Amino acid sequence: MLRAAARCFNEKGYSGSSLKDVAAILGLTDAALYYYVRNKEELVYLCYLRAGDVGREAMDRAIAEGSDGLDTVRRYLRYHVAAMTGDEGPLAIMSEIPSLQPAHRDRILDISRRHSARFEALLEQGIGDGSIAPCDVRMTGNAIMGALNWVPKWFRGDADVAAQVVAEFPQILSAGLAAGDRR
Amino acid sequence: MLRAAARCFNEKGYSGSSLKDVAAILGLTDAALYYYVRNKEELVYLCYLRAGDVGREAMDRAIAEGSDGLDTVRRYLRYHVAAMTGDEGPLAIMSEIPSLQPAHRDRILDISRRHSARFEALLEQGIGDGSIAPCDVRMTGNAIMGALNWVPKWFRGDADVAAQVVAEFPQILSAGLAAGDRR
DNA sequence: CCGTAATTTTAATCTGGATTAAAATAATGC
DNA sequence: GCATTATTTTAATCCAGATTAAAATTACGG
Repeated sequence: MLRAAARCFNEKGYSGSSLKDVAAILGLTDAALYYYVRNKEELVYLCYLRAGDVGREAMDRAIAEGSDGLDTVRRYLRYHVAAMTGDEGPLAIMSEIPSLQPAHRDRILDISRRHSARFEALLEQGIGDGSIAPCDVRMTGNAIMGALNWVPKWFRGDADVAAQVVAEFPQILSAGLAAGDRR
Repeated sequence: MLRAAARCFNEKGYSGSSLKDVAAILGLTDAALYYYVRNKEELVYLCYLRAGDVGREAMDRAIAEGSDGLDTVRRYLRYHVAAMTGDEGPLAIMSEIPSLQPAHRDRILDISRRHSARFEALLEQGIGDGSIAPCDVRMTGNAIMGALNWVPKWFRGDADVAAQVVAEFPQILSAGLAAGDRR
């Protein structure tokens, strides 16, 4: 259900997606969705929560398996992008956070900030261990997370493209980070 | 008006922005907006059109002034990011393209695709003239444009941050491109 | 000043999709 | 089979926010 909703929201936009559209994907009636969620707002919230979970899991796994900072960053990118273009996908783009109810909005913003902070910490770690060239971690984080968050905008479930994305994207995004590049 | 609307849409989300909100920024009543636009959909369309124009102007100027491919890419990034964080900003994030009426949607998609194609052409040019290391231009384009498109998500009009963004962002995004990097 | 056009407001209406309640159907344990 | 619970549908409502029409105000050329 959350995958269906995420697909709808990403493809048709939030306002363009009626609950009927989401239900149709599942072979249900719009009213049936109310058995699972209180309302549309909660559906969005759950989609965002799931997206947050997937991101966090990618981060956890990367940290558990990574060697130095750069390696961990690359793993994280690979795991996250693999999840969003693979079976877990699509993940909802969080473009409607502000229209969530305050409690939900605060929760999502908190998760989101925490995730960014963890990513920036990876960059710091890499700078510390010499695997990543010194940089403004805030800006660099914004740049990389932005590119990542944008993926669902242009990726549309094609398995061939998915393989390509997983193979190339982490490399592209981290290409500028490596210490020792001359520039 | 379009700047006010863009600000609303970016900050409150599309569905969270009523015409009353947009009008309030301008010190007007919601109904007054109908003197200038046919409806809310058209307002969004005009915001997107403006965002497209600003991007195109940045691209035009970069091409006119740039030397090799890499230099042109960097100039484009600088001009575009300067525009979106400066007086021209904010520019609307195009997250609701699918809910535009067909004619408008097609127009925006066309503009958007054309812009991406021009950016990819810059990458090709750079690869050709040796300033950019060979790469998958489609993926690289997606990555960089994604990071760029995401800027209005986290940037909130602070002039100090704006200066920093203009100074650092183009560098960060193009750091991985330069030919001759060892990796 | 006056007349005309431009702009804005007031005060309704209108409406698409969200939401709800009750009834119908399917699943499950005994 | 039967009772109970889980799920879905049918058939209404409901309502925030978009939209409209008419009236009021403002700007401006002569």
